[in-house]
Amino acid sequence: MNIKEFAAYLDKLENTTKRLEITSILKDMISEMSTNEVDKGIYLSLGLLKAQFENPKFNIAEKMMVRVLEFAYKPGKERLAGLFADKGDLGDVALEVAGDTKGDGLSLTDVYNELIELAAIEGSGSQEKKVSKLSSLLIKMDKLSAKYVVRIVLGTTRLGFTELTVIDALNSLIQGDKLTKAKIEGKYNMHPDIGVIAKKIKDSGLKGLDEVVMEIGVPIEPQRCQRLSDPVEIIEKMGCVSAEFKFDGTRVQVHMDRNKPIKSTTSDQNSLFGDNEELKGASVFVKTYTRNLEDSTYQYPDIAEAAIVQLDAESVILDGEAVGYDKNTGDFLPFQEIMQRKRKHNVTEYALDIPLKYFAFDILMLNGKPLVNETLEKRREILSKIIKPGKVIELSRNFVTDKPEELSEFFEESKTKSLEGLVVKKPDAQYQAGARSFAWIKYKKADEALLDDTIDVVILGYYHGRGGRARFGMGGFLTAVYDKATDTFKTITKVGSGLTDEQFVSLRERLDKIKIDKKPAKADVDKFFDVNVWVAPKIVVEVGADELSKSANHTAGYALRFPRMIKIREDRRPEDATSLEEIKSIYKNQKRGSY
DNA sequence: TCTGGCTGCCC
DNA sequence: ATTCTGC
DNA sequence: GCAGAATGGGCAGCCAGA
Repeated sequence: MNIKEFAAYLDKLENTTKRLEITSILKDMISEMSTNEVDKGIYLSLGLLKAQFENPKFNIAEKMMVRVLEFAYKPGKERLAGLFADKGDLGDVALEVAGDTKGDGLSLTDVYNELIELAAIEGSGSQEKKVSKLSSLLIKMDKLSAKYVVRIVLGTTRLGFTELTVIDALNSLIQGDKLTKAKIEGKYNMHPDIGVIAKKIKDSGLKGLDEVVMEIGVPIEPQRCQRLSDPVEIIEKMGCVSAEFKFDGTRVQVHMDRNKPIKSTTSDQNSLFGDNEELKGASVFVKTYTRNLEDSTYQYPDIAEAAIVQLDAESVILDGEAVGYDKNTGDFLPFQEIMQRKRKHNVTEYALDIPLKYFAFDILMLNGKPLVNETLEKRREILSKIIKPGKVIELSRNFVTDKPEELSEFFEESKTKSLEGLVVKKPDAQYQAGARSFAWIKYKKADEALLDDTIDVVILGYYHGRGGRARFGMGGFLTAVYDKATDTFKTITKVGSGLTDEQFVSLRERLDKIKIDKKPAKADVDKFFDVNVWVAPKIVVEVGADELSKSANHTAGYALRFPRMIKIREDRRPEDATSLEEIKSIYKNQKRGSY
């Protein structure tokens, strides 16, 4: 398949929102691809080069892509900026400014190989090399192909489908039914590499999937939660439940195998364990993965070590949450500080300063045997038996009940510990990899009550939207609180969630009426938050959030975590917005959990 | 050698 | 992370 | 109700340029 034909399929996909139609187009596309290119084609259509857990990064986003388009087509920077503001998509901008080359000389595989090379460029001078390499690739193709290649590199194909719909298409390719679909989906969740799965199916149908199995070194799609805030409703939906504390940390899937050859990871593991000669020499395969299937081993030498020392097993896959704590007081640390562990250098020293606990809450494989089809109860029992006491890994405590009042009490206990709430599970359910179903429920406080006081903020300006929000001319807006002491508005958060399409349109109309040329005189804004359109500070908006955090970027010195608009406060003047003093006092009253 | 801009990825 | 929307 | 696509704060890493 050449790139032009490929782009034609993507264009068909873009022009419909109907799921059945998308599936059918995908099926045709897959059917027309050769076995050798089907994996590449599918990755590209999803804005990837490989499976998520081994996908190379381009390190090219908006700013770099604007440079690429300027270099390739020379439309002028102002025209580029104008088109981007208008269309909200650099692929669409490319379509507009590209010259028309015939472009049927490039195969899908040619382009794929070029992109692999592009992603591999790094080091001094790499930005210039990337700009020039991608430009020369783009000008070799027709403008529609260029449009989609731009989107692929940006990782935002905006075609209305992901891996799950591709699975549907593959199922339809083999004329399967619900059962076969469940089988493909199950395989995908145990081995989330859609390229491999497509290739096997194309090569030898459903039978080909027999070779696709759960294995150490391939992360499993983690099970996810739905959010609810009413204990009665939770019990009604689930009956008897097993509840656990929800820690404000990061999801970590641990893979450990004492017999798996380490291959190229040897040097990684040696540096991972620093001066620990005993572990350095140990030929034990250990890796950790994030919720989004990224390899995070380098962040967690302490978890890797504990997996070797504390787990009484030959091989194992665990699911759990890593939480940092203060080594002196035992208090859990804010998420911000835990994130400082997300580093490549000096992790070992950092781990001494900010130690962490790994609360294991599930076991997915033990000694080569998948356990995902056992009940949660059974899995927890097995898990409890293989964890030996130690500094890092602990079994996540649970509480079983079928009474809303008791669930509520346990929730209150989580609040006194200042945790995020509870994760509530069905004790008799299998591990539903990839599911966002109601099998696991995240029990958090109700939206408006998350902060003790509501926050009313003043709008200072807005940003042009991307993708589908381009048509509103606004994708989000910048807001501030009022500082009485200096009579200025100090920024506290951007808001881009909680508005309906209609609200976006009407709010933008209102904002355009009070548009001004430059930053309001009374506004104190870091250049980091430069808006596209400034407005007079007049409109007050009520914003919900989960908590306040310290901020180095927002001039208020604080920021909202997970902000969303609740409603416009027609009854408030800008000076009536929440004051900086109030923000400070709300922050002070927030508590931290302890270990 | 330091800093700021950009990027990717955690929540 | 939260939220909205088309199917 | 699912699947997808908008959007938030803020962390470290990388690279360019002062």
